[in-house]
Amino acid sequence: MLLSKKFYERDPAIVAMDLLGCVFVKKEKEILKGRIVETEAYYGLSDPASRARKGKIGEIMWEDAGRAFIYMVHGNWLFNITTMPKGNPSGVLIRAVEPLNGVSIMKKRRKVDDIRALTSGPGKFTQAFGIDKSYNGIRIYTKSSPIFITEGEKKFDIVKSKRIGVKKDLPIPLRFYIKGNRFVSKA
DNA sequence: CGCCAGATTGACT
DNA sequence: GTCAATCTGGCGG
Repeated sequence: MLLSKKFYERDPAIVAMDLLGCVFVKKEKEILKGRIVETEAYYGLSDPASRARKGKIGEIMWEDAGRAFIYMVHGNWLFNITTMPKGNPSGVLIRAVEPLNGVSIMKKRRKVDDIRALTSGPGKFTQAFGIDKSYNGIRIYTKSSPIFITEGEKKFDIVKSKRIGVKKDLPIPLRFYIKGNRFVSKA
């Protein structure tokens, strides 16, 4: 089942948890698929780590739910999905996936053979899937989109932790990952 | 216009 | 464990 716009119109922490186990799909010559194993939630003005008021690129966070919000940091593209109805800046960062389809393409793009190194981090994931700024702002809740997400199996435990690499973090756990999954960026 | 931060990665001691 | 390279946007740190 395709995840609808309504799915994303909720609190980013809820969406982040529900996205675990779902399947990220990108349509190219070959279909790329990855099971989402690690996410992080970001809020708007109340979140010191948020990009919501960082000028032009942050404007996407103020849009309606279910849009790609792509931001570069340290030379890496990071892929987010906007959450909450329009006017409530927030989003979910995809930090890691487990490769399911198109592994040979991912290996070529990442220039590594080790499958564990393919998508086990937010910058690695976007590189393997060929995601960059050109996808910023697109709606990902229709099958006609080059990127969309479908439901997956939910048989696993969820671990919560503080966000990774965030200098000014909130005092609550906003990172979620599948317990024991080897594609999570850090245990 | 130059400097610097930042939700990272990979190479190296 | 440490550290430098990487890109973009914001600000005058």
